[in-house]
Amino acid sequence: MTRQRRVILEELKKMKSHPSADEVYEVVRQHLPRISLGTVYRNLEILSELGQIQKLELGGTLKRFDSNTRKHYHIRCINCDRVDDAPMVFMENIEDALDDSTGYKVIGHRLEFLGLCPGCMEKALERNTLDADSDTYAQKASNF
Amino acid sequence: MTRQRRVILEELKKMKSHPSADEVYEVVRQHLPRISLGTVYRNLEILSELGQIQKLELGGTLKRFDSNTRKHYHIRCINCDRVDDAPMVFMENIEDALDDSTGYKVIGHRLEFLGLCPGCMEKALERNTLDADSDTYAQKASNF
DNA sequence: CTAACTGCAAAAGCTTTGCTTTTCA
DNA sequence: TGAAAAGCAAAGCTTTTGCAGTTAG
Repeated sequence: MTRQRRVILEELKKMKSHPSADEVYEVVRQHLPRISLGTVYRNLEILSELGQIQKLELGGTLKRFDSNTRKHYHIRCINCDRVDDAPMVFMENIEDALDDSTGYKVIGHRLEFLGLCPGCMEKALERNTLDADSDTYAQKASNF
Repeated sequence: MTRQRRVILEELKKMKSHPSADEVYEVVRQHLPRISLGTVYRNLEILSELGQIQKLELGGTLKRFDSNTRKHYHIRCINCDRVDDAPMVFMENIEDALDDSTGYKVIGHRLEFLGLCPGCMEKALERNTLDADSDTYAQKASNF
């Protein structure tokens, strides 16, 4: 447990958002100005292997990290990419709903909700563009 | 509708797998040897905007494409990254289970099952390494 | 004819990796 | 002191983009 790893873990625990590696880097850098991005990536990977944090592979392009290690779902804004915890019970047994025909040994599942976050909703309403934008949103929403 | 776009759509419809852009490129190239990867990307994007195909953002690093435009779920092998359709009804109303406290305008959801595909199961059993591997799998499985 | 599209190549964005030096137990 | 890890920079992989030339309608 190096100083770097400790600070990364501490800072991640303080963050309620679900930061990308780069966002973690920016915060940690305020405490350890000489830390490198590679070190952040390596430690986030190691911490997730140790089960001390979760690596999230949501939609969108980049990986995110979560100091909450309990199984839970997320909701993501399709406009600004903000991610929050989804307030919903975790469905332990949803895999039972799968037909056996897959031939797979099922190990788990991932559920992500998509929507517009409060901030993006408000902005869209202010500009009176929600209707105009709705095609865009509908389009984005089709790719689940 | 250029020749390139038509062939991309035709070939994707023939593919039962859920190919990445590069895999589409390789197949289309057999018909149009001079097509470029950029054209494949551009057309896959356009076709998905037109609603003629689906762009899938599953876990893992790369985007995949699906000529099946109905809403449905997927199951992915955590060992080899193979993706199949998940034989399960689509839960139209699952968003109702979300607590209103999010403040989000919920537009949709995405559900992905993770597991070991038949081929990888078999290989693991042959090598009698399923137990040895299970830590690895459990680790991978924790990142949902 | 011209707006849309292609091929090509370069660039961009995120993540991983090789290597040398440093740190920690 | 030796194994693990850091810092730095380069490379890797997927995707996007700029541009000049081509094509479909």
